[in-house]
Parts: sequence; C-alpha cells; structure tokens
Amino acid sequence: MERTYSISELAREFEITPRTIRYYEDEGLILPDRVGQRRVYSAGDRVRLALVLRGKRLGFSLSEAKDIIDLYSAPQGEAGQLQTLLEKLETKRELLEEKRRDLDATIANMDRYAARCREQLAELEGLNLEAAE
Amino acid sequence: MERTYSISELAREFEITPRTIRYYEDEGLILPDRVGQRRVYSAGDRVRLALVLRGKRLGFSLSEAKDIIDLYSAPQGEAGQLQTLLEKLETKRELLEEKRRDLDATIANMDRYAARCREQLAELEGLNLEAAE
DNA sequence: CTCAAAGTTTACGTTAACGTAAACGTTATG
DNA sequence: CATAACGTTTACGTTAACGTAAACTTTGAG
Repeated sequence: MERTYSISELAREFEITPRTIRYYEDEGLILPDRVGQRRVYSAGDRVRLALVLRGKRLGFSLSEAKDIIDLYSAPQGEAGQLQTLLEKLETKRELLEEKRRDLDATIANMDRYAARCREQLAELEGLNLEAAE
Repeated sequence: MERTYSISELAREFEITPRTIRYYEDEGLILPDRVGQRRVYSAGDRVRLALVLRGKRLGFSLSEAKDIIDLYSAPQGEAGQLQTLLEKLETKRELLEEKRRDLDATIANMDRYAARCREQLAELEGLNLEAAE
C-alpha cells in the first residue's frame, strides 16, 4: 500500500493553505478519497497537486492547468482515443513551446543588458584607477 | 523623428483594449506623452507594452512585470548604481531560470507521455493488422 | 460647418483565486 | 475524560485585472 496524506500535510509540504486545496477540489482539479468526512490524498493526488502548482507558476489559470493535467488520465483503450489524445498533446505542446520562446527571449534580453552594464562599470572603474595614479 | 502611436493603434496591434492600456498607465507601467489631453505613445512606450504583455504570458503579475521592466530604465551614472542594478538583474535572472526549469520539465514530461501513447497506438494497430490477415 | 470616429475621465460591475470567520464534529493525548 | 488539534461545511470578504457604460470633448473627412 502506498502512503496517504492529510490535507494539512500537503498544505505544509507545498506551502499553501488547506483552503486552497479544497478550492482546487471545487474546481475539479483534485478529487481525494474520503474516510467518513475526512479527505485522504493518495500519492497520485499529491502528484496532481504538484502539477497544478507548477502550472500556476507558468502562468496557467486553474482551468488551463486542468485541461493539461487531465490529458494524463484520458482514456486510451481504443486507437481512436489514442489518436485524439496525441493531437491534444501536440496542441498543448505548441503552447508550451511558445512560452519557452517568450522565456528564452526574456532571458537573452536580460543577459545582453547585463553584459552592457558590466562593460559600463568596467569603464567607470578604469577612469577611477587612472585618477588615482 | 521616430513615429508615434495612438492608444487604439496599439490596442489593435496587440489585440487588447484601450482600457487595458489605460489601466497599465494607472499602474505606472506605461507613461505616454500628452498632446493636450490625448495620449501619444513613443516607440519606447510600444516596446514597454510588448514587454508587459510578454511578462503576463509568462505568469507575472503587473507589478512583477514592472519590477523587471523598470530595471531597463534604472539610473547607471555611478558605479554604485551599476552594482546594485547588476545584483537586481541577477536576482530576476534566477527567477526566470527557475521558470525555465519548470517549463522544461513540463515539456519533457509531456514528450515522454506522448511517446508511450504512440507505442501503445502502434501495438493496437499491430493487433488489428494481424486480425485482418 | 457637421457629424461620426476617436479620445477623455469617472465610476460602478465582474471574475478568478483564494482569505477569513463561524459553527460544528472527530481524534489524539496527557 | 477533558481539551487541544485537526477536520468539515457554509458563507461572506478581498484583490488584481480588467469590462462596461455614461457623459463629455476633440478631431478629421466630406
């Protein structure tokens, strides 16, 4: 048997509140088992939660994150289902690659700027050294 | 003289509304010149707007985007200013690289999954071919 | 000159993603 | 066995990022 988690255990681990996890449940993102009233989270639920939070860090809304994550539990019994799944995966992949282009451009831009700043700084310090001689 | 832009020109180009651009002004992100009452946007304003929208696509809030973009117009006259600017750039760069790790992991994850789906599909179609013989 | 298009300010409305509080049941432990 | 810690539901509050509408001015084309 894999271990399970309480709501506050997961909240602590991911530095969020139980309220947030319950909200994700309301939105259909994570559907834990119940023992009586209490929610009991499986290892799979924990992974899904991690995926939701990673999606959020990348700028996806909860419903966008859900769209992506749900692909990982899509039905795959028939060839047709696998076909449409692969098409959807390709669509999402393109979206992610667009984001990567944006991100790479932002980083490259910043690197060029920082390089210019370092040159500028070297010039200024060069002048100071001359003045000190 | 570089060309200038009206608010609706920029709105059309970036597929947003004039309201959005004015809101960014309220938040201090873009500060166009005025001719009388009318806002007149420079080429630099247009670049800033593009940067704001790119930041949003990457999951930054408007104030986070502002923090980053403002570094590009930080004072650089003195060596000390350049030093602190370089430190801030380094901090933001690390943040961006963390995002890139998240993004790369997401894409790699999806690629592995898609590969398994294709294998699965090949198996299913193999069976169909045998049955057809 | 006229009038439609585009601009302005002000102000209230909306949605996503939670925060916060109340009112209550359950469980572990000293 | 009391009580503190944790859980539950329900419900109202909050903030960021705009949408929408009203009321008004400015400007370019005919």
